[in-house]
Amino acid sequence: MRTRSNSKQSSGKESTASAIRDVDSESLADMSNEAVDKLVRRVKGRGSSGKKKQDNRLQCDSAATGENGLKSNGKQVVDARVTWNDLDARGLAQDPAANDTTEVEGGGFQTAFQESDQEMDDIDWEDGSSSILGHVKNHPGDGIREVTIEFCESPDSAKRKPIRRATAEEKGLAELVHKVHLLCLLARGRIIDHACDDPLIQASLLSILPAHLSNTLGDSKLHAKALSPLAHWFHNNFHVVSSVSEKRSFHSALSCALETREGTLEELAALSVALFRALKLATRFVSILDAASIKPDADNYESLNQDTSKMHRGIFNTSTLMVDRPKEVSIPPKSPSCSEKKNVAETSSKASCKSKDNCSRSKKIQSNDSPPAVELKDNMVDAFPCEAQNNTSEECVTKKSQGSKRKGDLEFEMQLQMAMSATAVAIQSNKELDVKESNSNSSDVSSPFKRIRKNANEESSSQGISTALGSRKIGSPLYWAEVYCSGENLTGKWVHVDAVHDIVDGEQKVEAAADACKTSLRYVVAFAGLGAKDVTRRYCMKWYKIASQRVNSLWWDAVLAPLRELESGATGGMAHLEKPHADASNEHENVVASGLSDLPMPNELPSNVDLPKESGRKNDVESSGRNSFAATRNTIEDMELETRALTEPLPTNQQAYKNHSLYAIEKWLTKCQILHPKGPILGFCSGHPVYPRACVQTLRTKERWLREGMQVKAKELPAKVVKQSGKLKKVQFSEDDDYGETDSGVVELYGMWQLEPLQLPHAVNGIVPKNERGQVDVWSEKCLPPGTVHLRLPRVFYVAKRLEIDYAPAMVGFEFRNGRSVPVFDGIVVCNEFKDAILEAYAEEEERRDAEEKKRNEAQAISRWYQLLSSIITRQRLNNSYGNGLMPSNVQNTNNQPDVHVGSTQPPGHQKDAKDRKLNAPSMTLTDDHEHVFLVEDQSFDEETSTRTKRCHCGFSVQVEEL
DNA sequence: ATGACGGACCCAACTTTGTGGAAA
DNA sequence: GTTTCCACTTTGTTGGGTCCGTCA
Repeated sequence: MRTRSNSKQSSGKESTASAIRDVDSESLADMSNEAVDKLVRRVKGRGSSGKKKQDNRLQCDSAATGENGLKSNGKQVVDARVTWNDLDARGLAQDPAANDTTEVEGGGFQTAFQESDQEMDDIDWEDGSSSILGHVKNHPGDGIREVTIEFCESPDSAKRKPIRRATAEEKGLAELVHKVHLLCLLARGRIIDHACDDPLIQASLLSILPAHLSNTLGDSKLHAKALSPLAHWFHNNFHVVSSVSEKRSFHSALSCALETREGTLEELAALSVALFRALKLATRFVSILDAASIKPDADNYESLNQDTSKMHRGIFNTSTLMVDRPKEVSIPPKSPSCSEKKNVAETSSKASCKSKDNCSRSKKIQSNDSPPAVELKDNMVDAFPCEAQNNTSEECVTKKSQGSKRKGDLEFEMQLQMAMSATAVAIQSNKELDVKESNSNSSDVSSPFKRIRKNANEESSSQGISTALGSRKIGSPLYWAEVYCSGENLTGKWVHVDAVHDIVDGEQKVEAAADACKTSLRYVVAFAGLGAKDVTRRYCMKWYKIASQRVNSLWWDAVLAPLRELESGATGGMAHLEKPHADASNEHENVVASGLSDLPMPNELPSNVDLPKESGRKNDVESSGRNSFAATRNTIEDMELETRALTEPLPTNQQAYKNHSLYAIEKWLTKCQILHPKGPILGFCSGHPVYPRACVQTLRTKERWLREGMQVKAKELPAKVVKQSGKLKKVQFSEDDDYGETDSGVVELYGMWQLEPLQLPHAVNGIVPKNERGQVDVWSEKCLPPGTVHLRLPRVFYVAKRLEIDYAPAMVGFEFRNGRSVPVFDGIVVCNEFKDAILEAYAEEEERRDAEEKKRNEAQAISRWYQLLSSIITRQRLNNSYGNGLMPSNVQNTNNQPDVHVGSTQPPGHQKDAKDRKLNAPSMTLTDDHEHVFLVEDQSFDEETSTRTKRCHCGFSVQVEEL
């Protein structure tokens, strides 16, 4: 059947159909079959308008009978439905009074159906691949039989939906947005980094840090292991909450988070950085810059993922909503004390047990570190929330307070399972590491909850921040710290520390975790000292996956260049672990003295910090040593990142090799590429040998190499022979017909290794070697015959011609004009020895030419002035002679106001003067024999416009532009 | 879920070296 | 009769890159 794609109509039908859809399933199939058959017969009777129509009808027929036969429950999903009244004998004719809206529509439809044969032929019909299911309903009241066919968007139609691809403009816009977003995120990172350096926040953190923890960093060589207790403590004492809606500065948000011991992931990560910095560890704040996609369209999808809260809502809309979104989790504006908060939480039914726990715990923690037994329960509650970034925490925490504990627990387990299944891949990929991690997690777990807790812990350990609910970006690692551990490796290294999730040295897990949460590690940037450094290579092993999603590297490097300097300057002066500092106040001062003083932020130094001269001198000495160390540290890190870039693991899928920067397989080489030398084989992918990308050589034709100033060595065979394009072939064949050649239709390509520098014939005896067209193709300087020079001057060939010097026109390229490509000439090529003579002559010639042109212009101007004045005078005479009432009105006006202004520019003042003069001048009648007399004293000269105004006593004035 | 593969589309690169008629 | 100027028509093809859908 042919269905007309009329959305209005179909929607109307659908609404009707929905009203009458409660169908008796027993009779439905038969009745609908019958109805459809009748319709088909009627259409047949009227004569089909084409074979295609018939075919479709048959399809529809068979579909209706077949499908209905198979699915008799009346709930089938049909591709297309139309509702109309069966206007058979039992239909409209019998009971016109029963025509409800549906019937009217149906009638209309049918009328259109009957009357528009011609129209149907004319209109562009869409092939309905739909099957028809006739929903026939016997209305008990009216007895009208209706066949319901619904037009839904069939899979086929969806398939045929035209694919709209992004235009270049949209791509450009997307790239711009991407860049702006990146810049914003960089700025954000710097703000956070700056806040982490706040001495008060650092001092506050130190004040709540148990003394034994600050003492654990006493070794001169810091190891990653030493950071674990710190991370653990932080993890247990600070808790992730949903993002606060209130807008305030990050600095105050950080203070608030510190006070309430809970905050967003970003804030907590910043606090951890501040803590490490307070302990005088060289620390960076690391963030994934999850910028808008660089490609258009992707944003439609991305935008859903960008806003985690939105996304969260979307996800949980579909599942059982355990509680209302607890607003109290968001940090109150005036940062009330925990007790206040507790009250609020208790009084409002939306209380979060987490906040209670936090409060009680924080009280405990202030005196001592929490014992593991107490912690376990809390952790069980908060482990998942933390991992699920923001909102998930609320959901699982609040379910306790909801009272529906069982349901909530089930939900919790379900979510946990979802999360774990979503991250299963990552677990496998990091199995070894997980084993290590789980070994380190030696706490006993026996109860199911504890097991879950353990799993969650393992998950979080293995994934960074695991739970990817709904396979979205929830729970993705976004912020962490990097601490420089001088004791790691031989040279020291930057160690990944995610204190929020109690993960130390988990850089290899970040990618898996991000993968599991659908977050792309396009940009991982480390911030320190208001600077930034791209450390994506450290965390991203599958560079080929993100390479295309990153912005142009030149632009990115240019943006980061000044930030890198700041960063390297800052991180160089912060790692001095020789002397542990037990006293927090001392530490604060030391931090300020040794760390912040090196930062390029003079304003940041508190005014009350008075550095003793001695320590200042000591600092100078240290800083000189530090700078060299910093340089080394930076260099080492750069080398490490570079090494990672060069030792990327082989991708497992073929298509990754298409544009891989390091590896290639022969299959994905382009037409003009070849492997030379063909080896070494680095591995295999799906049976295809993998070669280094360095082996891929680009081939060109001889002519193309000539443009590069290279020529093919003698006796070199083409490295590759490819088919010529059809158009060229045609041209070639027509030429071949004349010459009888047969080996056309192919293009011979040569590689770089087959070339030598272009050796053109030398210029001899002042004669320029030319090509067959008597010219020199100057694609570049390399294409100039030795002993010649290219003079790119207009009209220089006249000079050469006049001096009878041999020259060749220099063809510099082609341009398309009038539908064909025409050569573009620019200057001439002459022998070196004539260069000076030609230039000299050219200068003279140009001078002469300029003078001539000036002379010509002046003569032309004088001539024009003469003509103009002559015509004015002639006109005036004519007016005087014949203008008595015979002239048109405008000419008469001219007579009455006989000041004629000549010249295009007349200053307003002049106009006014003339007007005044006109007004003041006595009305006079010009006599025929009056001749204007321009007295010298009546003349005025305007220097600005070089215009002289001559006036006759009769009022006539002439403006003359003086040359 | 993933990868291979093919089709469709966009876009950039490549191509490439006048001629006939009117007016002066 | 010769020289000069101007209009003609705004290429068209190919292949790489990318995206999407299908299939295994």
